[in-house]
Amino acid sequence: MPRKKKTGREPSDPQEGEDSAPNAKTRKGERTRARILEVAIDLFQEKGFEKTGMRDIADAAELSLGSAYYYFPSKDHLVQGIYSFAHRIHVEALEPRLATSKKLETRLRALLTTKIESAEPYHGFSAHIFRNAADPKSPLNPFGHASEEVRGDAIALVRTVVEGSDARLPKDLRAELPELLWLYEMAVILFWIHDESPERRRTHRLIEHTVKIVMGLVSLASLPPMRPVRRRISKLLAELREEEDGE
Amino acid sequence: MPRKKKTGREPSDPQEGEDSAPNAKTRKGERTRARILEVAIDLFQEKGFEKTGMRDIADAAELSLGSAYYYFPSKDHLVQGIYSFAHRIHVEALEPRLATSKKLETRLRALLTTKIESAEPYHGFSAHIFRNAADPKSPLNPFGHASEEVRGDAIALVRTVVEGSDARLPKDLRAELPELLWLYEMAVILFWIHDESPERRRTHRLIEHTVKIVMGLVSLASLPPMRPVRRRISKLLAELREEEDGE
DNA sequence: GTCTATAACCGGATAGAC
DNA sequence: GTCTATCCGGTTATAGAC
Repeated sequence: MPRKKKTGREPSDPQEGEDSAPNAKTRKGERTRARILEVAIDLFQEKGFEKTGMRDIADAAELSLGSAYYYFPSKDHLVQGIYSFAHRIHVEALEPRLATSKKLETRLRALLTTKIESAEPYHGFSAHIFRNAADPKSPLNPFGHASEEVRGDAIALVRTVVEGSDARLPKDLRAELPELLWLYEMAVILFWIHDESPERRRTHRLIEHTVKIVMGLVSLASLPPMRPVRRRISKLLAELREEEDGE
Repeated sequence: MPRKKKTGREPSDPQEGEDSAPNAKTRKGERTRARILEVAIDLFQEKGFEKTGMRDIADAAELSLGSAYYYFPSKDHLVQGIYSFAHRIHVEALEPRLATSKKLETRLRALLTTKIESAEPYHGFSAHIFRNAADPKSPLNPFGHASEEVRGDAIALVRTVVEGSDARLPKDLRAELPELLWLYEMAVILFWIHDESPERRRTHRLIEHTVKIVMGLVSLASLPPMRPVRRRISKLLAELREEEDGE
């Protein structure tokens, strides 16, 4: 039973409730669910996502196939479980770094670097988390309803980054920025997924470049004469939200 | 044999060669390949992507399952066939509109509106074309090697839009712009996929807003003092390309 | 070599008994 | 909440016809 990169952390850690699984009530159910998640992560790392069947996962968790499906109605839902687990790790990695600086640029860089560093153990199969980004019907789609909670958490984290900074920003921009920066974060993650360079150097360099560019745009947009532009962007975001509600 | 929205066009239209299929030589092979593509589009429209099995497609094309797989090694490859077919339609829809204006903004808007309008018949299952955007290993990934040709064609089309315009742009920006605007186009398409509003009004409004914003950014970036920013963006794109080659 | 066909495989998902 | 048995559809192997 070889285990490669271990996360050094159990998916079962009692955190504030967040899973809307069929159980989420019984003590034992929680344990079982966590165990499945745990062995799934290990197996995906060992053999890859495709090569790991639901049967393998069920076997490793010492459960029948049917039982595994009781906890996770699809392989994709299992992936979503890993996704929200990864988010918790991210928060824990980021918080101490946020405590050290009030500079927006530093905080934004910390958000991104901790994200890709904490997600490193899952890089091999993380594509499958994102594979569904484009599919409106997928329960995993980060833009859709089913992952509202996860997305909400991610945006809330970006909000912490913005609000805790000493950047002087116009109110309207400050309100919209978290959502905009979240989109930027998604783009960086998309790049990271494709990045096979040693130590993800290219993604790190991408972050260096784009953080500067983004900060430049933010300063620019903060200028009083740019108010009409900001209004346009606000309308745009309202549009995007309206879109989501329509579905 | 009900056929819903018809495209009014045969995928078999003799166009310049572009398919790297196992055949691409014999007259009959081409016809068969085109027929499969045709019935696949019809079936996807009628019953949806998931509900249409490879067996259904083979039956409708009056072919055995194995034969269908001879022409398209996977269902995803079939989708890619539709994708490049859709691109040809787009080019045909765009060209006359480009002839009417030399203004970059107008041309860019035309690029986007003709794209979503010509792709409208495929909206229902277009998510599956994009589903793979995030997966580096997928043959369909628009950022990856396998779709180099298709992506190259799409970027070339954007280049036509830029080069044929009378916009006064610094040389460096002019060179990079097609790739940047292609990324922008991808983002618009991603939004369109999620858009279920009548007549895709929200996507149209999104285009209105963002074309203005993008044009503003282009004007801004064209200013002489912005040269360092442009250099940064050039480095960024070089980074992105390097990334692709590394894989 | 180009093309077609049949049969089997394999893994995600489901049904329903206990 | 757990199991067994089964389905279903993408994919593959392979044999042979034009």
